[in-house]
Amino acid sequence: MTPRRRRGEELVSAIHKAVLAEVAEHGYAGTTYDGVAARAGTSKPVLYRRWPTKAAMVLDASLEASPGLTLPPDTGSLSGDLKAFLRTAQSMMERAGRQTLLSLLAELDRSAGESLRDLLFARGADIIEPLLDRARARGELGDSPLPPRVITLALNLVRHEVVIVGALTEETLDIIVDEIAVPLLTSRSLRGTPGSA
Amino acid sequence: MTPRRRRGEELVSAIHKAVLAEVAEHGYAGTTYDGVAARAGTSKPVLYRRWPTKAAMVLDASLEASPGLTLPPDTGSLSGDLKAFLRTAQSMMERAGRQTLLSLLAELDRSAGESLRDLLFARGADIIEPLLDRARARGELGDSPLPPRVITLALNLVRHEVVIVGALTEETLDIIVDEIAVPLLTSRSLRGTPGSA
DNA sequence: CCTCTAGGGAACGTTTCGTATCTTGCCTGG
DNA sequence: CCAGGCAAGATACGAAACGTTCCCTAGAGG
Repeated sequence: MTPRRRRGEELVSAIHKAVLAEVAEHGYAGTTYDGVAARAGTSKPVLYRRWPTKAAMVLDASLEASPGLTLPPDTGSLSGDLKAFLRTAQSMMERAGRQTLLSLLAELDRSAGESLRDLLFARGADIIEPLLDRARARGELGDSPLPPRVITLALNLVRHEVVIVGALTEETLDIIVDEIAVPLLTSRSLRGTPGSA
Repeated sequence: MTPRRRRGEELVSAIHKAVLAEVAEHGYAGTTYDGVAARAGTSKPVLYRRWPTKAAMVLDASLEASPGLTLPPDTGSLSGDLKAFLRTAQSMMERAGRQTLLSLLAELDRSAGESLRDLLFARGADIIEPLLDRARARGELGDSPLPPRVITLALNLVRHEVVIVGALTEETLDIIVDEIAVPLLTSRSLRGTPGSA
């Protein structure tokens, strides 16, 4: 037998793979340091040297596996663009797993939670902005600046449905876009953005 | 010494109280059957006879302690009414605790989760509807029926902020109401509810 | 070739879990 | 009022996971 001994990058990557496999097989709650160590062919001290908690370990593994959000191709309409984008956001969250996301949110403190924000929020506004620019170029939107919360509205609703409610059908996504997000974005720019005062 | 032995209602109530105290003191993750049994002056078998999991036990205790949502007094405007209502919803969720809510969402299966919906969703639409009726009576809204998702929009956003983001300032709540919910509710009724087609 | 770092094995005490067993207070029916 | 039974509460248990310690050694670098 050849007792090969992995190091650094190679080792970490193998551990991440083992973590994701354990989570997929036993769920987040059923994932243990012992189980990961066994599957990865390593030992607990190796894991504890790198991650102080299970949450941190699973988070790192999930982050590595996450494809990240990208700007979808132009579909010809704001509605279509938003739906395409939101679908990638949805699949990203569902890939990580609802139970896992909820557990990470519950267990990670504010400091470690910063990285989790990358997975869950992933600079969503930075992707939606270009979609709105496209829409403006088409004449779907006015030029008045939109409040940040209005921009991220649709993504926040998708996150709410996927993470808290636990389900997001195609139909619901259509409603979020066509009955809520798009009407608000366009009506705001057609009328004078009255504000609260 | 008088080894009084409590039964039924009285016992359950004492246990619930102990559960909430344990959660308040050690957090949801730090709450254990042993700890609850010790604090309640009972024993683990008594707990296991009633609740199969910690999540079910904490849920029951939280439900008993939750005041439930109520119709706020008329503030004279839809914006004011909505804010008053959403503040009670917020305080209800914050009373239960973010970590606790997230953990319960993560651990409860669909069947047991039904009760949790009472705590988190609590027939929100049933309370918002009367607020909208008031607004119609004032002439703030048209008569066209509003889609369900538009009605619960503000509550969903509040839930998202409190549970997922972990913070909801007065300022953010104002924005949700005045820049998102109210504009959408009113613009919808002023224009012909165009829909997606 | 030597050294030093870090991987990996093994075992430890502790905590919590979930259950089984037993005694006994207390409610109920006769 | 007494006899039965039901459930409270105490105790103890094995299993599992935790988090840590000790030690040995593969393998990278000088």
